[in-house]
Amino acid sequence: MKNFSDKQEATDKYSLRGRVFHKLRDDILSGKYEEHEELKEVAIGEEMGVSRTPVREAFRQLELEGLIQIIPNKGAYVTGITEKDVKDIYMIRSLLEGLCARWATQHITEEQMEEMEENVYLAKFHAGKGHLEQLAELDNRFHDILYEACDSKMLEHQLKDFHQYVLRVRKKTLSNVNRGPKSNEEHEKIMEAIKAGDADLAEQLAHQHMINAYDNMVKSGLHEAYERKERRSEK
Amino acid sequence: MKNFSDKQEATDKYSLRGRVFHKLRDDILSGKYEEHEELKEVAIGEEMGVSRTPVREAFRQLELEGLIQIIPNKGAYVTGITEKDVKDIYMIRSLLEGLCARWATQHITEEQMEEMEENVYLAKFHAGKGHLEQLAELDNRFHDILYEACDSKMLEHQLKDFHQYVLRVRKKTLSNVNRGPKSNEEHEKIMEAIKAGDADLAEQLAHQHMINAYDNMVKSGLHEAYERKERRSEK
DNA sequence: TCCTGTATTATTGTATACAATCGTGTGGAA
DNA sequence: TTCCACACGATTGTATACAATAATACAGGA
Repeated sequence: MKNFSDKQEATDKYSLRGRVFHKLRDDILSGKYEEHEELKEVAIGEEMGVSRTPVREAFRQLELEGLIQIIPNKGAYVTGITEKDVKDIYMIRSLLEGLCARWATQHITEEQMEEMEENVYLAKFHAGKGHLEQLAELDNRFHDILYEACDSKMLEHQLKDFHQYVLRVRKKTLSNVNRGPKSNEEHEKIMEAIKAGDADLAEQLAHQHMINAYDNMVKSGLHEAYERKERRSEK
Repeated sequence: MKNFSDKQEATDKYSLRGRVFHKLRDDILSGKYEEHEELKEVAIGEEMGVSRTPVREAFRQLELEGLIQIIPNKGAYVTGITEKDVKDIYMIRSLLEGLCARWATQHITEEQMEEMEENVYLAKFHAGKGHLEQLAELDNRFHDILYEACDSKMLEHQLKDFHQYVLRVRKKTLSNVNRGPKSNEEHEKIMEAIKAGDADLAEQLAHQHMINAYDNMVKSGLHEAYERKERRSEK
């Protein structure tokens, strides 16, 4: 649970520790490091031109974010996500996204509603043009809007965490197969339900949206590809 | 989401940082510090006989655990839990505990089943004797067993976080009103459903169990008492 | 050959020194 | 009186030095 405080503070971009934290997270999420790869404090520090102190603090944060695992007096290792982890997360998310959509229906503001409509509209445009990268970006943003609109910092935080956690898997999924346009169609339906004030429907649609996303991912087989063979780490 | 790694590593008890982390967490959860109270690195360090370094690292962890909020270049402050936060958590938990019970039905081991039965049996005994403290302890343990039995480190982690997060509220609730025995009766029903292999029923019962716990807490008015008046912190 | 103990090295854990930042209070000018 | 500038102190941010721990390699003996 680690982590209900405002991300803005937790991930301050303007301190060395913040920079290290962000860079390492991006690197891990983008797959720069192998799973179970060891991260050495001095190496990271030298690479970024900082001392061990901010690196160590960033490590502590990354550990609680679940991206690395620290074994005392030994080292920090990039955590692996198993196939089952991904499945579990999507199951959990499907419930929570449903709840989120329900609450969003009750609490969404004018501005948020507008941004959501704009998002869907823009995504439709890019879908037509086949701009997969922008589509993925807008997809992420749609969910962020939804999280913010639910007006619960607890739920928002949980969902953002999960969302980010599966990003490395999801990014590939969206840009590789034809899920993008399909996903946006579902966004549109969710949006309409929220606009109509139908909380039950919004919940149901958001719930199903997650299940569809997972099913698509499994079908495409990409998360299997992601799940690399376990590298024996006992060297 | 900070924090999918194994709690065991994350909260290592045998390093100074680990000790600081545990002590601060216990102190915050037990209410030693006021909400929004500032925690100063040197003060905490002197109190525990350590330097600022392990204190700072513990702070980073506590921040991601949501127990404190760090404002860059300013300070670390104990986070407050609002009435709405507690409500939101219970809503979220009600969904996830349901899912957990479902999965536990499918994955629980012999030993876990036995411990669960023992737990319920023992709790029944203490309920008869009016041992509220032991009852609260067993109540916590029941849920931990359930979390472990679901065989999903993702879900287990989430639920343990939430569980801990509301502990300061829940502890009082259980020991002050007559929820203890009632709670255990519900545990027994959940246990029976799991034993019978009825995942749907287990999910439904666990879901309702959380809602009841929340309703009871609201009725007893204790979480309002917990919600102290906001102390103006702009000094 | 194989085991074992030890020395060496690499790495993490902690303490301390220094730098940067924020808040406060004081003093002077309008 | 009120406002602003500046200096001082307190606190956090970072770098570095030192301590403790773990991994490795090597030497010696069974």
